[in-house]
Amino acid sequence: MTDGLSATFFERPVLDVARDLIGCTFLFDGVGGRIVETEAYAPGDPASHGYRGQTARNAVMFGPPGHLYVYFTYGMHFCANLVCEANGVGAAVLLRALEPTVGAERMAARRGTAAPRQLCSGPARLCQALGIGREHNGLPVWEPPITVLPREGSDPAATPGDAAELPPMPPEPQIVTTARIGMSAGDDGRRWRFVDAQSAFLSRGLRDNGV
DNA sequence: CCAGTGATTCTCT
DNA sequence: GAGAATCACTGGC
Repeated sequence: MTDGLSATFFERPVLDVARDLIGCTFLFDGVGGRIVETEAYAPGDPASHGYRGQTARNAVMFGPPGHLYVYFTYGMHFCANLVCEANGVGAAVLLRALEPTVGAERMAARRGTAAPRQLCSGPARLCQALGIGREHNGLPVWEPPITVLPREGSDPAATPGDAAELPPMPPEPQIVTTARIGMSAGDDGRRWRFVDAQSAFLSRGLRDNGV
């Protein structure tokens, strides 16, 4: 099996992990792509599900790093997060968008559209496209059906055939930070959304940026 | 712009 | 325990 990311990658400050995940590859049951958009939810962050302490719903967030935290919202959508920081700390990175590289046909079937930017661009779309649901809450990301590959060794299965051709993807993502999406109250100036500015697969375009 | 949809959590009895 | 408010979204007007 290919070397994927392990617990030590996730047992770090959640902002660092959210940034470093951009350009990595996330696969679920052999379907997925390159991570182009994430959001960090930190300890002490009023927008985080963990802000008011551990509950049955958010328990996985407080568990060991490197596990999948899946939650159900708005009566119809699932969203997937990767748990970060030490065991006992409530922190996670929301996966907001992938650039599809593997299994686009299966994604299209589940999503009901073949438009590439409608497959994985958005946290609930991503879960629907990859078939992620409540039953996957708490799974470790280094065991099947999940694979998270580091940025350098981008997915070998994505480009069958000649490796001599020039890769269509840029080698390094151009990472830009923005405010997070969908915060009902103000977000206190946090810029905890991380995107690859060169990607055409973001859930929404770039607005404010900079540091 | 706004409605759908239902689990979860908060705020009282 | 019951009732209400909220919700890290999406698709269709």
